[in-house]
Amino acid sequence: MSRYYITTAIDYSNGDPHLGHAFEKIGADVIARYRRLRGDEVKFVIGMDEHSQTILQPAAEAELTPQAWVDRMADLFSEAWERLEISHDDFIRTTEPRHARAVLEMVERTKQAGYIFEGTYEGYYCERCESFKQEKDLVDVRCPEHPDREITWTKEDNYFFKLSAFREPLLKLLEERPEFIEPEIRRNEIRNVLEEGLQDVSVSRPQREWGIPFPGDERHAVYVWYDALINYLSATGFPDDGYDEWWPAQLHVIGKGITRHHCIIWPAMLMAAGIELPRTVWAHGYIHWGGRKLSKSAGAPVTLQSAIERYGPDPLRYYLLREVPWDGDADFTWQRFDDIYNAELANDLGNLANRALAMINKYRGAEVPSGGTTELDRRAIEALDVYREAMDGFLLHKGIAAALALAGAANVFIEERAPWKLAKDDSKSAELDDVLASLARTLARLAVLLSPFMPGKSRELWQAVGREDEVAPLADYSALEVAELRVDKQLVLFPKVEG
RNA sequence: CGCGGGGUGGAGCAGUCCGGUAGCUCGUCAGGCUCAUAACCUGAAGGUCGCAGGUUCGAAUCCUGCCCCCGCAACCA
Repeated sequence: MSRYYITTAIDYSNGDPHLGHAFEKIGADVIARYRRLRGDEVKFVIGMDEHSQTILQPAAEAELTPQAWVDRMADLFSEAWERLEISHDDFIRTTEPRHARAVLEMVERTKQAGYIFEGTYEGYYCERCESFKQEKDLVDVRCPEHPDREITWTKEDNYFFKLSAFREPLLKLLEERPEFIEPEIRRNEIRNVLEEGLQDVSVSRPQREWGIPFPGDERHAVYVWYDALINYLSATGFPDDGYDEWWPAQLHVIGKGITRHHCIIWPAMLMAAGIELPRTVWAHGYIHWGGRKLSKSAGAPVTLQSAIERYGPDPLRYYLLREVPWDGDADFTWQRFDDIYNAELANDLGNLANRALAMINKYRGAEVPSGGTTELDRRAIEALDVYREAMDGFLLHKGIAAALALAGAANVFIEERAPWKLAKDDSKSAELDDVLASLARTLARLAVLLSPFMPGKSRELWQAVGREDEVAPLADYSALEVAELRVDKQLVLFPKVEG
């Protein structure tokens, strides 16, 4: 049994959870559940990034303290994840003491290694972006994101992290361990950035209002991005002994928009502090609405709430990972959601379960007969190989496709063997047993393959074939047996919705 | 000349690296079956593969130029 530590990006506390946040959590959850299914010991961590200055204003408007505001946001996100059956083992928040401890330790170690120095930063500073802007990025000496605001020439004392020292080591890292950044397209982007060169970055802000006090200089707070990245480490108990039971992480799941932080700054921070690097950073794509990103545009037309309520959490999980390749982008549309739900879940899968169980009920009194293996069993074994290869490579949509192809094969199998004809001929009784037993095993196997994607529905299917235990691990898949169990007489997994 | 991704039947995609009668899913139409959630199975129609040149016996695939869409350009999942 091996250990598998997987994280997602921690979410900003300044807006409601939307489909994009959900996509990332669901994808990571599928991987976490898949690893458990493989028999790994898994630690799956998600959480909140709470030290952004941007929360001060909405907090004040709501007449809440910053802490009360982020508490409320954390509740909001937690509720959404519970609703979606995200199976995280920990929920890290950057306002927790255990996190501050880890951040202080990181700063200390980096200082001692000589990679933090004091300096002065001068430039145009946009208060809304909370960042300095390069002159070439300004439009008429205004921030392109916030043209209504004055942008001011600011000079401030800061502590800097010597990022520029890590250009060569990072290039070497990509050379020696290409799997550090997946998929390949993101790795190439980062290599480009590295080849262009790196600038040192500031790790403190001259304010004390909100954030972790900078060690050794209480006039400053730790810059929020430096603070945030360390969450992956603090969730392991760092710097206490034993944190390396989980560290280094096997997988950081992030959105493609923050690859620079996770693939350049984060490994550089770890190198500077003399800490091992995570094995892989996976940068997933984005969900679009009408061809555009849905995060920034004010009031995205589809809310997470409405998407969950459409058919419940499992169909949403299925649809998102089926439709949006985990290494690319795709549109969310109600039309596609409805089409996929009806065609694949209700018709192919739900109806397969329904008809198979109905025949076991009708011809064998609702008890799964004992029966030999058939071509469908062989097909199921082949499907496992395809499934594993896809899932091991994080190509989740291909994992779903492998399971769905098995359901399709089962439907064809029924058509070819025509159990209703066998049932009318007593001399074909043994063949009918084989067919029904094979179908029941296939349903159970489908429950296994689909359990990372649709935990609730898979459990229902598993129980419908008479199993009362937990859905079996992958190791039991090939030899799976359900003979002599009593099945549900009527199962409608995915009811058709009038529309 | 900033960097990158993409343009394939009505819709969504695969195929492009390693040229050889254009494939999948949905939708549409026809037939079959009756165990089933008007479901399932089989078959058919439908594409000058963004445009224009070039290489080749042969190009969606290689080369050149152009057009259009979309991201990124230090804090957006």
